[in-house]
Amino acid sequence: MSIELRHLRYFAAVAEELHFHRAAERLNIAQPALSRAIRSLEGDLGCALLTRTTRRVALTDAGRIFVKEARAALHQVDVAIALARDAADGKIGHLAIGYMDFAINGPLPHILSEFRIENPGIAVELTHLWTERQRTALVTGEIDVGFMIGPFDAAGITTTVVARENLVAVLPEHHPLASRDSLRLEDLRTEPFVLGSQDTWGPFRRLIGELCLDAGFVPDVVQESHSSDGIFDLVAAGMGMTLYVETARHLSLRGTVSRPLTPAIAQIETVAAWRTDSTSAAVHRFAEYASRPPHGAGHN
Amino acid sequence: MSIELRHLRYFAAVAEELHFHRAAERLNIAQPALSRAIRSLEGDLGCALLTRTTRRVALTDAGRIFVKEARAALHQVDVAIALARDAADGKIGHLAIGYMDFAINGPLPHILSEFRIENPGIAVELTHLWTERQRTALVTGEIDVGFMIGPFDAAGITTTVVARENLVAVLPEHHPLASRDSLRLEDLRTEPFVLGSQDTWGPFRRLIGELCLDAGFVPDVVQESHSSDGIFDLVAAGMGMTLYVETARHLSLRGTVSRPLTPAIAQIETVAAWRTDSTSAAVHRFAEYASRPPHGAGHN
DNA sequence: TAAAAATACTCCATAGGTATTTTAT
DNA sequence: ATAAAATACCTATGGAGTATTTTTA
Repeated sequence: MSIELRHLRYFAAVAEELHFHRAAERLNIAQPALSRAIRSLEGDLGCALLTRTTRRVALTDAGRIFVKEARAALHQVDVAIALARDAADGKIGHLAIGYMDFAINGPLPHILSEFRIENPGIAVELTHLWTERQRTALVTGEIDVGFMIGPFDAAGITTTVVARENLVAVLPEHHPLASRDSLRLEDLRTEPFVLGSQDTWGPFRRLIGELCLDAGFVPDVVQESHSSDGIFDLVAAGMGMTLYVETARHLSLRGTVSRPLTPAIAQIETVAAWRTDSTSAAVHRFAEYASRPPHGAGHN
Repeated sequence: MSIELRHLRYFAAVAEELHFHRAAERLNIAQPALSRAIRSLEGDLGCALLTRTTRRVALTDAGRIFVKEARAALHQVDVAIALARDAADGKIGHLAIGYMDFAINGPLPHILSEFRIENPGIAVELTHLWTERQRTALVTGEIDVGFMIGPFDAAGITTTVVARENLVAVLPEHHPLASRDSLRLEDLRTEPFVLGSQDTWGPFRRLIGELCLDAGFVPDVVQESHSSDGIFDLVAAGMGMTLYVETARHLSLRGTVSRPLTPAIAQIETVAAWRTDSTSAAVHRFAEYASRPPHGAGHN
């Protein structure tokens, strides 16, 4: 009835051997079956592909063109099969990753560069999203993996901690407290604070609020910014001080200095998160990299 | 067992509908048959292409890649089918044409230009061959069509006359006989002749030999050349005169003049020839053009 | 006359149909 | 409760095998 790959495979063999018996042998079928299959192919095409006598089998013009194109089709099928298998193995694929500032300034670059070197077939798409936005984006499938402030316990989501960092105070470089090697949170009771905006820095803002409350005060937030850079710029401008993860110590931020908080009152967790039921082998593969213990930053 | 186009067609439908029942409807088969076909495809591939619950059908990464490649394969099969049919219709193909001087100076350019305009899909390959060489080349398949001196009666060969021309005498422009409007063959009895070489101009040489014998003399061949231009150059140089088909009258040949022979003692036939059993639709198509009656030259 | 393709027939594997069950929302 | 995929079972088409005939160089 309709043309199938079998017909193409058979015809390719006949076109190469120009001999039905030998071609049939190569295909591990009997010669009459092959004769019939080719006749049926010609019938479906509505044109002759071969001129045959009992002594000579030759390609017609149509046959010559058809083998060439049929071979291309067979090859394309092989490609499709191979790529599907590679995709299933996670050798090729696509990965949408969301990240927030602590991740991109911390463990993400290292995880990502290792992953990309060892998985060149997987296209990675990075999107900067604040923590809460990532949580919804993960569920909707907008992103496959999110790097966000932990903890994140939700049904159907698996997480792994990629960084656990102490807080530091970031001050204008000429601030009186900058002369001290370390600070207690209580020392900041009367200081003006520059913090991330409530809508985009929610989890971190809440955490700081709780810590300050534990220390017996409500922070006096005089300025807000959506971005880390914005916050640091405001600090450098002397508007106030901020709290940040210690990764900031490694950043060269003109006009600011960072000082550890003693005792280390809290460890900020950055986690990688993905849908537990993800069918994407790329995600599973990436998850391995995210779960490898030493991520460099934050452990010295 | 093995992957067939059916599987690709079915999967493409499911990937588009993301719904087995609707896809099955589109394919005019029942839903269970489709479910089984896709399962079998996944089994052959060794990987899942879809994640299905009774409420949701979604592509896996492998599935996403596989549809794309499978569609390409299906398209390539369509291309193969379409091209085979076009080739069978003679819309595309290849044509090896042999020609000798009388043809290229006569009817061939017109036939060829008409053919090529109306059959842009057929690649024409032209080879300059003398008549006898064309006859063997036709049989061996080296060329598909030959333009040669006729007649050519051989088993399995079909011919059509593309030009029937009178002979003219070609003389050095200052030759005494050049003053006459026409010549009788007998007038050339004592003239030195420049003719094509025996090995490559065999048929024409034999013809001229016979005509001269009828006129009561054996031509005194003082020079030979393999090419028409070579012959004309020798004539222009005053080495002797030659006989040629009247097409030469239309050529601007410096240093020579041509004069009709009266009475017209012979008509030289140029024929197009091809294998009668040729499977090439391009040949059949071309044969029509070669067989169209008025070819311009030689009929005024 | 001998090699090779085509035909005749037989069989069975499997694609596909119908009826039903399972499952997830 | 219901829509939809999976399963069970059955049927029959057609793909493939063996034996034989036809063809042509």
